Amino acid sequence: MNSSLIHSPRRDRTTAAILDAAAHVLAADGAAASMADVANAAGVGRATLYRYFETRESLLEALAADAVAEAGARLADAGLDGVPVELAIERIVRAIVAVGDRYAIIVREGILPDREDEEVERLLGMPIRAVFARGVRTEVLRPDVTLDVLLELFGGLLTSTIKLVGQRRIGLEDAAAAVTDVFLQGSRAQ
Amino acid sequence: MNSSLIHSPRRDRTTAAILDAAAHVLAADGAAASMADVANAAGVGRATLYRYFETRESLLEALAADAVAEAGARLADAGLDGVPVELAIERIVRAIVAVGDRYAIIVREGILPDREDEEVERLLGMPIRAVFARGVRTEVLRPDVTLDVLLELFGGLLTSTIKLVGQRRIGLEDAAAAVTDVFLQGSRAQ
DNA sequence: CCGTACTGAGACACTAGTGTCTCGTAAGAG
DNA sequence: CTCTTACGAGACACTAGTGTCTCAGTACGG
Repeated sequence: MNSSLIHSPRRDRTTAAILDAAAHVLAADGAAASMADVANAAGVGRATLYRYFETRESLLEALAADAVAEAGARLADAGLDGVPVELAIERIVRAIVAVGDRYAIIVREGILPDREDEEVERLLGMPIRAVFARGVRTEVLRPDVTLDVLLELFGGLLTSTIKLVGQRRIGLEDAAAAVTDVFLQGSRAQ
Repeated sequence: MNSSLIHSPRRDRTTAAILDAAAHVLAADGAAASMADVANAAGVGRATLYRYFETRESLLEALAADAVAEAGARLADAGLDGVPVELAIERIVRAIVAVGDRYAIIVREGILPDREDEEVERLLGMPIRAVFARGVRTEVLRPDVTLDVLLELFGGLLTSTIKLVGQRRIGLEDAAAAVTDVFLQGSRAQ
């Protein structure tokens, strides 16, 4: 029987465990992590890992697709268009940081399988860009820094925040609040 | 004659070229870049590369040491202690971003040769931390976010700025000004 | 309680990168 | 101009990771 088309609960569970472990290991050890490392972390044999993902590349692809889908879903649920820009930005931070490890791997220099780039742009880039563009248009965000540059700086803040949360040096809520505040108000006192 | 102890001008030039090329390649391709890639980028043969650096590890070590030394020297020359915190932060940004590629590699997950960590802390961590601590003490920087967290967020901004400058999407001066401004004042308009 | 299907362990071939060595050649110093 | 020195190219052994395969053991559904 072709089990690759049938999603038994057991198979789904193992798949999820592998993806979780892979995200964790790759976020920690970087691209240096091997398939054996991932298998160990997931508590399965190396052969089983290959039964779930034909190649290392397809594992990374699935990981990226998973991360993009989850982050995208959170953003879509966030109702960004209906709220003030400040609140929208806070929700974006919360959504991305919540995905954490998974997202960090995507950023760590495009492991993205080429066409997956479109998905990133469609599900993540566009909604975020829209909020920022609205911010500039409604004079909530400063107009003297290019939108592109502002987004890149925002991304840098998010990456370091994910790192902090991943190392448990700060909680998710505190982190989201802090980074939103710093990004909007800056680090200057009062 | 033991040429490893004699620093002929030619050897120094080649060493510098290799380190430059290595920094560039590693910053672009990440840790995936091979010794052959570095040799190609430097315009030397692979054998020659090994004549200058016994192992891949020693190349990375030299690269990190070089980056830390240069960034450290720039910070030391910046006279951080004598100027207001805002100006000191701007000078830190300028110093780190100027080192660029080299610095980015250090950050990309400690390739640091263990004891080199001390040097990073002594030459980079301490002076920067001192400025931030002074900022909090003199009520220039917000006290409601941990110094550690603030430093990490600052580092995230620096990393994305280096990326922007490396891709020529913004000039060094504009970048330094923008990131300083955003970090201190935030992204909110006026 | 039985049988099917999945599993972990390990052997295996293959690939890519590392580090070593040699040799003919080119370049720079005196 | 000559002689030394470093160079590039390539062969080489070695290592580590990838992906395939087999096989005995085990969990789980019927």
